[in-house]
Amino acid sequence: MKNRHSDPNIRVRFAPSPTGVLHIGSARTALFNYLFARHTGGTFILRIEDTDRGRSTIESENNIIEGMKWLGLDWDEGPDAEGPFGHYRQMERLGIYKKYAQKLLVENKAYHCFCKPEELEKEREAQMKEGIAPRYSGKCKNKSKDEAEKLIALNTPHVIRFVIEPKKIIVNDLIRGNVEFDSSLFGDFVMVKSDGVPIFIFSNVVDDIEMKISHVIRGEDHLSNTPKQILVYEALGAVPPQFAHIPMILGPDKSKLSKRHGATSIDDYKNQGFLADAIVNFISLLGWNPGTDQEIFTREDLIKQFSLERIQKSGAVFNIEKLKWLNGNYIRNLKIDKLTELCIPYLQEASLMVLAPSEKELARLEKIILLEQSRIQTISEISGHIDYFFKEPQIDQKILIPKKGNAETTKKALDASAVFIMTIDNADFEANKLKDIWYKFCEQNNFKPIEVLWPLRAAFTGKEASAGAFEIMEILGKEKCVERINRAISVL
RNA sequence: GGCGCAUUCGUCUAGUGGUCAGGACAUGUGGUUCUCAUCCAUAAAACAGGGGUUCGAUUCCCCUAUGCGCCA
Repeated sequence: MKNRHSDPNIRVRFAPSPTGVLHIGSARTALFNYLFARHTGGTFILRIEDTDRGRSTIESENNIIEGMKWLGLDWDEGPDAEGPFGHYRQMERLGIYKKYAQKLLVENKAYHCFCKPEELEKEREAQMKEGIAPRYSGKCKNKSKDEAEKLIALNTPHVIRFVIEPKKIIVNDLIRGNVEFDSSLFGDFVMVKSDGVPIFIFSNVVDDIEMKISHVIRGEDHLSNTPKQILVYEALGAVPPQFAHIPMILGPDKSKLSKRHGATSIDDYKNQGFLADAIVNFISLLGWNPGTDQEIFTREDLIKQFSLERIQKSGAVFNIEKLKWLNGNYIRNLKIDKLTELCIPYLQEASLMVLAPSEKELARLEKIILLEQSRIQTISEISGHIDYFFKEPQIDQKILIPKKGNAETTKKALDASAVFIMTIDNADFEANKLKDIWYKFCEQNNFKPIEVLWPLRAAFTGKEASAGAFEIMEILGKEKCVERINRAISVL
């Protein structure tokens, strides 16, 4: 991409915790960071925040990485593209956090806390009873350094707490404007756990400083953490980055989109036959719009038009119907060989196809899939639409009779058709010619087109809805058509 | 419970101190000499409520309600 690094001062990151698969919400956060970086010519960084050792897995990390690649969100620096800023997995950066924590300890901006969990719990309960907001009393802040060191030497379990300076903090958010917080309500929070691993609020800030992050674009759920982080920046003598808190993606019940709402992982959508471009297009429009009536965007359009200024403030319900519509749109615009290639795994899964198709089969398959290109919204739907080309359909009497028709006329039409079809030259077995031939046939025999064409189509497909009769005939071939017409007659 | 954020058709959203409040999805209807889909046309559908400010507020301010998020 041209101009990729034309603005070295703009550096953004997507910093997922590998505690689960890549889902819609985080994918959009990644996308917005990506679009912002590409739009401005800045740098897009992937950083794995794996400090939750209990829940982080390598599988999740791989899933996130694969998902981002699938969506085409390529990053400039990350775990597999080590840049000038060291490692991009937090567990590989423990030494850095330690250094920063030490600095804060020395400057009395942090202190060791030896309080036992049970004591803290008791304290909390008492505060709750009194109806005040529970927060740490700051008991250990007053311990002398000697005393603290002695306890540490004795291997007493301890955490490191950050000293909250009571004051008004204004978060200047690019999307929400100035948001004011009162830090006296916070209480000294734990920044390093007893196992020496830092918690999110701290490690996240340290990394953003170290990696020279200029803009933090993340979900609104982090807005409440931001004042604490600003205090950390200040304690460390660093200038906070610009913040942009993007609105949540919601489920139909308007709560934060989560597993209980059904499919939320990128994998799920991929498996259901959604296209990466359609998903990117769709999620870009969740909480952002270009201010025009445009609905369909190429990657380049998005990069060109994206701006933080046009990000929404309120949450957006994930509307699968619109995704489907968009996906159908993208499917219709696919080249037929590409679409066919995408369909094959689904046909194999449905046992309609076993081996990879030969060249001849592939040509036939492309013709078949062409019939359905405007009729499917997701790739996975393909099998259910074209199964009758691969196996004999189930034919119900009910389906053979047109909506306003009756059994008698239907039988007459099929009987006549069975005879007539034998007279058609093989060379004329081509959709357009068949159309002329059959319309003539209808006219000569006093059939309304629907009285003949509906039963034929039903006989071929066993379905109430499908592609047109003539296109199907062309692909099925005369012999198969005759066979299926006769079978239909026997059902009537 | 405390703090914070939000509120335009069912959903995604545009928009302005005076607009027929616009578009898209979904829905209804009609058309495209066979169904379905595509495509086209068309209809119905919204400024949470209450106070201000103002000649006038959907738009600016306040309150309430509701929803959501974070902390615990």
